[in-house]
Amino acid sequence: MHLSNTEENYLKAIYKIAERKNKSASTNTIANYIGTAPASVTDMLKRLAGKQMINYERYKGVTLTTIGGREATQLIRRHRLWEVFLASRLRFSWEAVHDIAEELEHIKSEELVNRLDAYLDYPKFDPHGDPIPNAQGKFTLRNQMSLSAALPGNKVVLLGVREHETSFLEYLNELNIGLGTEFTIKAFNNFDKSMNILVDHNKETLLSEKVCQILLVKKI
Amino acid sequence: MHLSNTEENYLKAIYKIAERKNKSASTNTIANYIGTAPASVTDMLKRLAGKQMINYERYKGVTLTTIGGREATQLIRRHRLWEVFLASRLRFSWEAVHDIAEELEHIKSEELVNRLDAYLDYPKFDPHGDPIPNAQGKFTLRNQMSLSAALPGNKVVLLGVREHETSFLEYLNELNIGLGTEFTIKAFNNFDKSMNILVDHNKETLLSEKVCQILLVKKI
DNA sequence: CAATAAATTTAGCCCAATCTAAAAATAACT
DNA sequence: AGTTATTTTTAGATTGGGCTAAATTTATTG
Repeated sequence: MHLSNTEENYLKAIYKIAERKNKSASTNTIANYIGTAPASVTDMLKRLAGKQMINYERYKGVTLTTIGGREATQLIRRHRLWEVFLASRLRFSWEAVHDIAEELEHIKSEELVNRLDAYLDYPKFDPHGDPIPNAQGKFTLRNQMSLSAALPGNKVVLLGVREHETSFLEYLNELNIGLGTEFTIKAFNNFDKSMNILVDHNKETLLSEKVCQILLVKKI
Repeated sequence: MHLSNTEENYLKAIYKIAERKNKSASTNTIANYIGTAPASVTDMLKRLAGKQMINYERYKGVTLTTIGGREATQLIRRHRLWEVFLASRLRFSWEAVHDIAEELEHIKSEELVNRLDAYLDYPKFDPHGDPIPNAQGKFTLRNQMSLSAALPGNKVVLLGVREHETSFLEYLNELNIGLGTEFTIKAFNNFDKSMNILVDHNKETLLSEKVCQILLVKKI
């Protein structure tokens, strides 16, 4: 089944919304995610339903069909593999890879993505710590938790971030925090749920509640 | 100036036609090259003229403007760099790289192509022996001639091919002929301008006039 | 539960890129 | 040079993807 880039983007959006909210995606949510008018979404949903990619009923939300879900997973696979390529081979920083991968993910060649996967040594996670589905669409799970759930005294390592926005990633860069960075939680401030952490053993840093929720860590 | 993929393809077509025929490109030639109806070409030419990419006058042919030519050259640069990546890093064979590069060349990021160039060690020629323009659009020239111009007794090395069609490249594969292959011209057959050549020092091969014209070689 | 608010769809329009059929301009030939 | 053939352009239609404004359905709330 041939899908246009736009159609693919809708499938990915529906997948991501469903993943986040853990339910069916609504017209407005999709419109907001993609950045189009709700009316345009309705049009597209009809088209995607016609291609058996989604289950659509007027005024109810939409869910991906089996083949729609497979398409979305493959897109995510391609996106994240290209991100690894851009970061590990072309030395792009983690805040730069997203936009370029957004274009690269639409290159239509099964062979290409599989060879790229092999070339990169079958990476399991992308430069933001998100899992990369394998050729069969299977994601690698791992033990990780939001930094918010860690306790003072814990020593942790950063495994991933739930937010990919450039400005946020640049903020982490300034704090010398990246994937693999280890730090210790010095204090939890109950009134605003912020945390004091110690990176580099020299300077203490304050992380807001919002940032703590975004950071995914593992105790070490 | 933003150009759609389609607009870029037209510019590349005009560039290649002009290069081949060494003159301005006609509506029909472009239509034939791109695979569309002549009427569609006329529409597009108006649009490209509006964007100052081509010099267009009704019923006369078109030529690229300075900026149009620069766009075309950059496209060729991207195309050929991706071909090198696909062949040298992902181990695609030379007949497989063209179609994928045809998609990759439209990824819009100056930074990407320059980093790719550096990653590949600034290659000067692609897997078919075509020169890769550098970031300034400059092509590397080298001494080469059509095999047709070689004489019996000459020992030559294959530097490039003027034809990229899959079936032709697969034919060369069967004959064990690839870039860098060295062979000796045993005989020139005047009646049909075919040549007998010796590859591998064991089996003699007959190449038709057409094939001889396509192969670009250098005496060694 | 009726009224209002919010979400969604329909209707009608636009633009890019294509097409076919017909008209107009240029080229070729007797 | 005049007629025919070829090339190119115009006219009008189509499809994908988008928009706004209005209508409709679902949700919320006094």
